[in-house]
Amino acid sequence: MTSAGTPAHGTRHGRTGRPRSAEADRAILDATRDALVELGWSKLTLGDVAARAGVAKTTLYRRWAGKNELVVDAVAALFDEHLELPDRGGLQADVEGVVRQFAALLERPETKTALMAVVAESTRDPALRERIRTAIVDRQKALVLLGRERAQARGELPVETDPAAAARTADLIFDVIAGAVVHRTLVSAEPVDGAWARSFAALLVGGLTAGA
Amino acid sequence: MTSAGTPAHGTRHGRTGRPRSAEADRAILDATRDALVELGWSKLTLGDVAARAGVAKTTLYRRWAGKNELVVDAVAALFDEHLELPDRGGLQADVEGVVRQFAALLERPETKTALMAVVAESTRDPALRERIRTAIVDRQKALVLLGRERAQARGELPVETDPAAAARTADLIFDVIAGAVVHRTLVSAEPVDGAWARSFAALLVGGLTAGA
DNA sequence: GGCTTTCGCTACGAGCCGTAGCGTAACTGG
DNA sequence: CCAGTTACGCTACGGCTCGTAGCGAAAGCC
Repeated sequence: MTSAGTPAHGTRHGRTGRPRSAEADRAILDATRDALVELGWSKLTLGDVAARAGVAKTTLYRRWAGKNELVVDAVAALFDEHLELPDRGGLQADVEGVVRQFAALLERPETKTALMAVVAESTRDPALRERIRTAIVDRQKALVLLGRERAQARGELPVETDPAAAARTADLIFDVIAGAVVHRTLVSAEPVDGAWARSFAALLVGGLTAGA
Repeated sequence: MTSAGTPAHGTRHGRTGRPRSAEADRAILDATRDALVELGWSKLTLGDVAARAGVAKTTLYRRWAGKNELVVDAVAALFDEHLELPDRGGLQADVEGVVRQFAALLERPETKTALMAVVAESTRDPALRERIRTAIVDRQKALVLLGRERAQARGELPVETDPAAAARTADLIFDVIAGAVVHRTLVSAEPVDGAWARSFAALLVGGLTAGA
């Protein structure tokens, strides 16, 4: 819904006039991902994207405010397609699964070069940060919340009664999981293999169940 | 040593001729940090930095290959000045301390906008990644190694006999700590306050001591 | 058929990049 | 002290990207 074509604000079509080509949206986002793979974030230009998409540069500017917004949407589509949380039967296995899924996304050259770049930009652009949050971050966080519910249903995690405290804990877990995977992949530049995912999941689950 | 003025490779001065002005190095790096604060990463231009530093643009290009390298050095100097690990008497307190120190660095507008930007660039530039590693990452990792040694001396952590396994564990801890702080600060865009640092440290220490 | 909006196209000023070329300044070795 | 070497400030330049404007044509709604 949110990620796919939908341009900047709320898609203020008046209901009259020539409608925007949905195929152009698709072509532009595809071209953006291709350009990210070939050129990387810094050398990607909107003129090049337009040419790849077979679309006039002006068309691109009518839908997206700039490079940042375009790339967020292009990358968010990948998160939509590849993030899910099948029940693997236990908390540690669920953590391992989500870690490997997220890592697989980050190993892609498109996301590798783009994700941290737009996050860096978002530190000076609240609107962009909000766009990243709704298009990418909230989807990831939903997996954390789902995983916790399951773990609580299994009796692996205690149920926190105070909703504020529960929210803080969920945020903490989210930052630890996502942060560790991002740091491992982009800063340490080491692959997230099975052994690492297992060690990390064991560490996290151990920490979560130690206090209880 | 590494971070301060020293330009790109090994500073190939022949021993003759006019020496490079050390003051110019300082002025350029200061100007770079100022420009980062005022303009942010994306709007920072080398021409502007040169003007601020009172230096010709050509001088700047003689010492640094480009924006990426310059900013890495400018930011690395901050890490040199503000990262240390006083013995706080216990593992959890040590973790809390390093978390708050790193968070304080990341709250600065210079580092906030610059650090992830150069990391994003480094995904397509091995030389840049190496520069980041030696100038920033290795310094952080040294704190982790020191903290572990102390904890082992106190008997809070087991001594791993296999050196390869010990290295893997240290890397894991490092990615978890640094990653969580970065993610909290830049992606979630929430402050690392005392409560968060305490919760995180408790989670990590709990996980590290759970298996033993 | 008239109204509205999007489309592709071309063209443009503006800004930044990275380099070249020059004359001058600073330091070293003979 | 002088010749050699290197860094410096300054100016100028071609090349690229940006983001916008203006046009006629196309594609829908009433």
